[in-house]
Amino acid sequence: MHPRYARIADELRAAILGGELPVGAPLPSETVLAARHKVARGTIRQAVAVLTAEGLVGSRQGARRIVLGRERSQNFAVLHSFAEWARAAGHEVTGQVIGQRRRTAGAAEAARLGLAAGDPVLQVLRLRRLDGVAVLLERTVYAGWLAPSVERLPADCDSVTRALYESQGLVFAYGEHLIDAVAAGTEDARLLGVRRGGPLLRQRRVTTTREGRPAEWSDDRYRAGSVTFAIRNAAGALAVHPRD
Amino acid sequence: MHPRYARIADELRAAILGGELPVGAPLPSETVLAARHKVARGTIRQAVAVLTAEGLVGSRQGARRIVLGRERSQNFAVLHSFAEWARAAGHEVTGQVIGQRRRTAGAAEAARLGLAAGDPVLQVLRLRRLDGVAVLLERTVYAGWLAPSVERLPADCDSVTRALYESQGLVFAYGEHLIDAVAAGTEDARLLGVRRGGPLLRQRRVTTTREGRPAEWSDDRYRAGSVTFAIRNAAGALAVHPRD
DNA sequence: GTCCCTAGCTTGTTTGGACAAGTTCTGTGC
DNA sequence: GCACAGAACTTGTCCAAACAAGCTAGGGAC
Repeated sequence: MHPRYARIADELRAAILGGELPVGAPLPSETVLAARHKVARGTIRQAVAVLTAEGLVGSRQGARRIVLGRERSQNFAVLHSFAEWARAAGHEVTGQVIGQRRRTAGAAEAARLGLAAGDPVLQVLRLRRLDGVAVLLERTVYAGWLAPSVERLPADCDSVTRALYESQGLVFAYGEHLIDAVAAGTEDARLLGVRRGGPLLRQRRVTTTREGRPAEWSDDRYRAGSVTFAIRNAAGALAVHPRD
Repeated sequence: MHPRYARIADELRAAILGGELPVGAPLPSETVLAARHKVARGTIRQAVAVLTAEGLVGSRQGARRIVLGRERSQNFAVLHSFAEWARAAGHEVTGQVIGQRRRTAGAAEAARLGLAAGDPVLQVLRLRRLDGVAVLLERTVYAGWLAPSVERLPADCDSVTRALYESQGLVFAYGEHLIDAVAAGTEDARLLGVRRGGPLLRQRRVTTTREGRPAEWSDDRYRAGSVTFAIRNAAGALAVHPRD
């Protein structure tokens, strides 16, 4: 059973997404919502904090909260799984391991994965297609303790994230991402079917388990025009502290 | 004066950034922190919520909170003000308006800015340099009601965000961003000094005021290799997702 | 020695109250 | 008609308490 505040958040979100609360409209005040749901004001505040973090509503002290948009930026679960995002968007997604080998970590990798240089890691090169078109080239390095689980996966596994969750109970909870643009190298160009030197969107990321243990370090290159990252920054606590 | 929880958050952040609480180390428990600062547990929870949103610490019910990383992602600042991010990073930043003209909004622009097609807007083309090197080309469309304020700005204004805040009290509080890679067009290549067809990092963004009123719509193109977006997604903080 | 199970600790959820800080609207005085 | 003071409302901060849910280490059974 979800906690009370989450259910209230779901209800409010549905009202916004369904157009009942149109963009620009004020939300009912906390007092009103508290009375309506028969909960304390603190619980309502937790519920609207969820919506604020999703960028759906904005707030200013003293004024009523306002609906900012109807498009909810997906929570980070989707970010880690290309496959799940694609499926949710109605695309057919396939994956193929091009190469895979064990080796020892270099100094930079070791630092990112919280290992010592020379520790064993598993390097995987994976090509992913969206509706049959090659779209994403992943160069992933898994920490040694994950290697056996990854090696057991079939070469055409669609969603690695999901597979590891189901087989190991592993949840990739926190991530750090670096996004920039690079020119396609020879291998990139050949596998993604683009011109060498052409634009690619690069996403480098570290994923860690819920305990804060780094699990994988990946360099993902997207074919230009195939994928866009959408970021909505509304962050409640982060955003609105005026500078002094 | 900052609120109590913000000061406690600052103190904890400093301890993490300063290495006093190394990566992987557990935070003191809420009870201990509450006693140490002589505040209620709820206040401590607000403080650590800030750090969680910044991706510095992780938490699981039942276990102590753990330090996840030492780098605070620039996310919010970067996305909103190129100038302020650059200055904070120790770079010298300059800007130059290349062209500026009033016109009427097309259908797509109007939709993004919450206007009707044909409403007046102000289009500005601006080139920005980092330590003297051309790095960013901004094509910005301002809603008509902002045009007078923007036109009053000097052509070499460094930080438009700050200038509009100081002259108008305008705060760009919420934003939505689309990030992808594109090939440099002729104009892009000439102004940024790169090869035509080469990789550029494109950031398209809508910025709205605190009231949820869209203020500007911009297509920013960064020279590859000059800038990287760093995003850290912790639960409930900043959400990112790829889409088409 | 090994395994399991529980006691105690830690974080998560919720209540209800109080005051501070900021906004909005109303009405009065000019 | 307009400007300004204030009342009423709304969100932000903080407190003290209770119980639920989940984790960890240590002790007892085998």
